[in-house]
Amino acid sequence: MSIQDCCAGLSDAPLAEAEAAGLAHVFKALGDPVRLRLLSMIASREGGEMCVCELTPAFDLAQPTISHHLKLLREAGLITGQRRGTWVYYRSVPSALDRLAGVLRPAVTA
Amino acid sequence: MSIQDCCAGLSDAPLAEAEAAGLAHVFKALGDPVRLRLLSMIASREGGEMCVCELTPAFDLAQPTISHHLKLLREAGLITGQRRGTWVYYRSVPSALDRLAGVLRPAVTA
DNA sequence: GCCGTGAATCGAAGGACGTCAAGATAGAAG
DNA sequence: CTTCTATCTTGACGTCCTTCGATTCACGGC
Repeated sequence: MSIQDCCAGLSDAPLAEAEAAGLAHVFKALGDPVRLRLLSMIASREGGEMCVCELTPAFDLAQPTISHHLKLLREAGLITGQRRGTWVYYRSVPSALDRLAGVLRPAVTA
Repeated sequence: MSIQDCCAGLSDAPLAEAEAAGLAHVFKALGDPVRLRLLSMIASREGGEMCVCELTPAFDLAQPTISHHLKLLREAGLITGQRRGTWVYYRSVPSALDRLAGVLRPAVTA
C-alpha cells in the first residue's frame, strides 16, 4: 500500500484521459535539460536542501529563467520551496519521484 | 547489473549536461497526454502488439497526427514499429521504461 | 500493370514554451 | 525609513510543438 500504488502502471491498463493529462503535466516538467539538472542537483544534495543562489551559477542562464524553471518543477509537485530570510531553499519530493517510477515500471515484482 | 543501472539515479549525483539532454528528450516524449495514452495502450496490450488502425479510432485526431506522435515515441526509444503487409504494428520497449523508472527512483532498496 | 487501403511525410497555421531585460517584492541591516 | 541583496513577476520576442489537409509511399489483390 505504498504511495505509487494509487495509480496503476502504464502497462497495466490503458490510461484514462484525465490520468494521462495529469501525468503529462509532470513528465513535461521533466522534459527540459535545465529542469532535470535542477531537480537532480536538489535531490542529490546532502541535507536535501539547496538555495537558488547556489543553483543559478551552475547555468549560463539569467536568474529569472532559473526561477521560472523552479516554478514549473514546483507546480508539478516535484520540489517545494521555503523562504528563510533573504534566501529561498528548495527540496525535492521523493514521494513524487517514487510515484512516477511506479507508473513507468512495467510490473513491480518486489 | 540490470539495465537501468547503466545510469545513476537523479538523486544519486547531479546530472551532467549531456545526460540531462538525453533524458529530457525521452521525458519530453512522455509529456503529452496523447502520447502517454498511446504508449499505455500499446504497453498494456495483451500480446504486446498493436496496429495503428486500432490506435487511431481511440482519439479525436486525424491519422497523420497519430502517426506523428508514434514517431516521437519511436525516436525516444519507447516503442518500436514493424510493418506486416498493409499494417504497421507497434510494441513497447520495457527496458526503456525500466531504465527511466530507475533514474527516477530515489534509492532502489530492492 | 492498375487500383484500393493503411500508414508516413510535407507544408502551413495557431498556440505553447524558453529566454531575457526591466520592474516589483520580501526581508535584513543600518 | 532607507537601502541593499536575493528572489519573483511581468511583458516581449523568437522558436518549437501540435494539429490539420493534401500528398506520397508501401503493400496486396485484381
